[in-house]
Amino acid sequence: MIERVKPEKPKRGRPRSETARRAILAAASSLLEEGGISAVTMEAVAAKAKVGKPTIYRSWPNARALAMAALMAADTSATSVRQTDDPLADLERQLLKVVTKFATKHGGQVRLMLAAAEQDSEIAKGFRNQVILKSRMEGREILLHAIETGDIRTDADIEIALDMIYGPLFYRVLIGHLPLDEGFAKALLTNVLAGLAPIS
Amino acid sequence: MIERVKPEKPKRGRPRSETARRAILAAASSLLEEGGISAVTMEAVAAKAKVGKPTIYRSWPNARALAMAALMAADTSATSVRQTDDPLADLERQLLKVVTKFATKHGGQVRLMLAAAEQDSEIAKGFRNQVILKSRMEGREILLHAIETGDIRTDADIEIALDMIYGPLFYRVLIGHLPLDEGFAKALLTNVLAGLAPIS
Amino acid sequence: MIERVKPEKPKRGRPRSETARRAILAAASSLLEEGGISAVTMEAVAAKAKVGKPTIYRSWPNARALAMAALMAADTSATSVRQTDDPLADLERQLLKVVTKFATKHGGQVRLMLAAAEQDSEIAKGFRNQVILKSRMEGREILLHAIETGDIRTDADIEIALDMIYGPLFYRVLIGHLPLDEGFAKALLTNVLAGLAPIS
Amino acid sequence: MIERVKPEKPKRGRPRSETARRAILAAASSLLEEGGISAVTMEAVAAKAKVGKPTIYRSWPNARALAMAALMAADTSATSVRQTDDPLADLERQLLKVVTKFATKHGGQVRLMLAAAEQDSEIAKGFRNQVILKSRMEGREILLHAIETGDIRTDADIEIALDMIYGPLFYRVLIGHLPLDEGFAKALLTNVLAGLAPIS
DNA sequence: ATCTAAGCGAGACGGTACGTCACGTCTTGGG
DNA sequence: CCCAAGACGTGACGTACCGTCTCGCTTAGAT
Repeated sequence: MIERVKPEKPKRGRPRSETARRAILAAASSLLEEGGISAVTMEAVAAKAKVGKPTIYRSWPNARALAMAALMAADTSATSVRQTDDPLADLERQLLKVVTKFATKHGGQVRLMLAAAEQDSEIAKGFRNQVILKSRMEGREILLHAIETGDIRTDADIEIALDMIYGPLFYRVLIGHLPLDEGFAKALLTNVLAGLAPIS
Repeated sequence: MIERVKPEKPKRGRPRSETARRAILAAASSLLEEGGISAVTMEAVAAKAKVGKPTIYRSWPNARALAMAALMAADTSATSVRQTDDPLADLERQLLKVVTKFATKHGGQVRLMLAAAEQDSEIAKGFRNQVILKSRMEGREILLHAIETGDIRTDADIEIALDMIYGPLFYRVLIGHLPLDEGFAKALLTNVLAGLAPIS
Repeated sequence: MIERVKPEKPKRGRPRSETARRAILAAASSLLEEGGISAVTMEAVAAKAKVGKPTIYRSWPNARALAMAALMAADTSATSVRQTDDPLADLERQLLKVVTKFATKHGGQVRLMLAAAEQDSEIAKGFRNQVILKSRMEGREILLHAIETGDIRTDADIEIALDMIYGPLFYRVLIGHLPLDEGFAKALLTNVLAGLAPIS
Repeated sequence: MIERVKPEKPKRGRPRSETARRAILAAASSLLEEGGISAVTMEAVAAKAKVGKPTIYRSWPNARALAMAALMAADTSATSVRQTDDPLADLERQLLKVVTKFATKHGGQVRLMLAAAEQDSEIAKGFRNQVILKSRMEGREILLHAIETGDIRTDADIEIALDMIYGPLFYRVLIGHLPLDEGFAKALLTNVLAGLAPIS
């Protein structure tokens, strides 16, 4: 998890205010949208959320962590797709959803966020797992299903296939050398699947 | 370019000190290595390089730009490979060089740098072009050569192929979910080339 | 009084814990000794006394008041002296007792405390009456007795005499420009009494 | 002195701004007058003087020191009196000036300041020397002159006499048990000088 | 050979945000 | 109804850097 945890079980004293928590995340999200990660300062969040700074520090250790938490909280929009009997169609639908999500300004925020973290911090790991790798994990499920249904080769290297699908996608999000659009997603998928097709 | 330029031709007055310039980049590089991008503060660089802050500002507009310049200056190690009659072998050699380069701590610094930039700033573009896209551009040369030699299909979508090669690579550098090694590079290349082979 | 009073008579509910009261004063005293008045924070006292902050606030309105109360509680050592037939000797004995008391670190604490009060607050008045003026009041009793016994002039201005005795004493405690010792006390008394002697 | 000093002689770099210095002291003085010592916060001073906080910290180590400096700066009104051939009259004039000065709100500020200091800090010493002991030192000059002119005994203990004059004065300023006025000053002086008169 | 514009180091400037501390109040569950 | 615990909003603390601005001193091309 991103937020701090209190290890002891017997919860004594006044409990943390859920209202404050929500106000903080909302303020952080709003600032993130307006001015990017550098606008998510503790001072600004505290002022906007009408909350004391220590209240924020009680739950998040610093501004970057809070910004990530806000981004993740705003990211509840699941990318998950319903699995059908046609895994290849499932995969395409999922990929298009991911592309749609990152093609917007959300993509820019993700880029800003990625390197801001302390590198290998617990916070950063959580962020990567939830925001970056969630789609990859879903993809793995679909590919495994495709092996069962016989839509792709049984000896395919799933991990490399996944990197070949989601890697180029984030490559374009991060570097921006070429646009991230539906056409790209489809062409990418076609190329990857060509190498995974069962020997007819 | 990263460094500021003085447009006027008649260079009067004392010229800028090359010694100072080198000392600044060296100090910035050293700080970058020790404490990451957040350690590259103007104050620290000025102190370490025994240089006045305005001297730094005369050449770089802010700390991020300086950090990038330092990283790029340290990055003189060309990835370029000699082109032979066997473009596919050329490509593999180039890819292995890139992997070697980014598998070290250099990769971590690149990650840190990527999102620190102002996004679309001149500085960030230069960085992306030189550090991230240089390898991709070299790859394009090789693939175009391979089309001429008939090693890959003439109707192959080069751009997507390039993203499929270099995208997964940076994906692993940035996210770190799986290791970036020689085996991965070879398997990746094999898979990509499988889809590009001419119809025999 | 320093502590708050609860006006209503019908004492309902759980009575205040005398244990807590003592623990609080003890903790405050200890902190006062260790780090001066600025160390007597509500947080520290509550933590040290294993007491909730509201419990302290129930009895003292703020940290200064508590510090003063602690200092006064520790100050139970009466300065009072037995009155004999020789008032001048009584006065000297009393003065020496006062000097002894304030020459120790207690003097420093008193100095710290004096100006910390809100000026004219009830708390500060009580402190001044008990800690600073108690000795002066005792001195007045002795001087009045001395008038009766004929040891000093009947038309002497007692108040000014008292200020001339106890004023210099606190002057040295507070400013510390010269030491506060037995010799000083005796010389002071000699000089003052010289002006109060009956016309022989 | 109260303000920090830079020991090295060759003053390099931009010199400290005298304008800023004056603005800070003026703001501090103003706040001191309005709300007492607790109103002299670094934040408020910085805001009022339109100055950055670090600029204040460059010259004064904390808020108390600044408040003292402000009080001392406002205290340029010399108490010194012209010395004449009649030292006793000089002394009375000086004492009345001191009484006038401390009978006003200035007295209250001095009280507040006295104990606020860290005790034995360099700052506090300077404050005591300039604000509290300056009058005492002037008094010493006058008394020494009086010995020369034969107005007081040659074997008088000057230090104790001084404490008997200025001690009661500050006693009343600090404790406030009795008013500090002209009548008190005259009566006090009369009593003290009675014991210092040369044996006629 | 002098003038003079520009760069040099140093460091103070007005700011912004940091992360911490203590304040005095409020809100829990337990006795 | 008091107790301990502890979260709350507030606000000042002292620090770190920011990017700009003098300082007095080179330095070297133009006069």
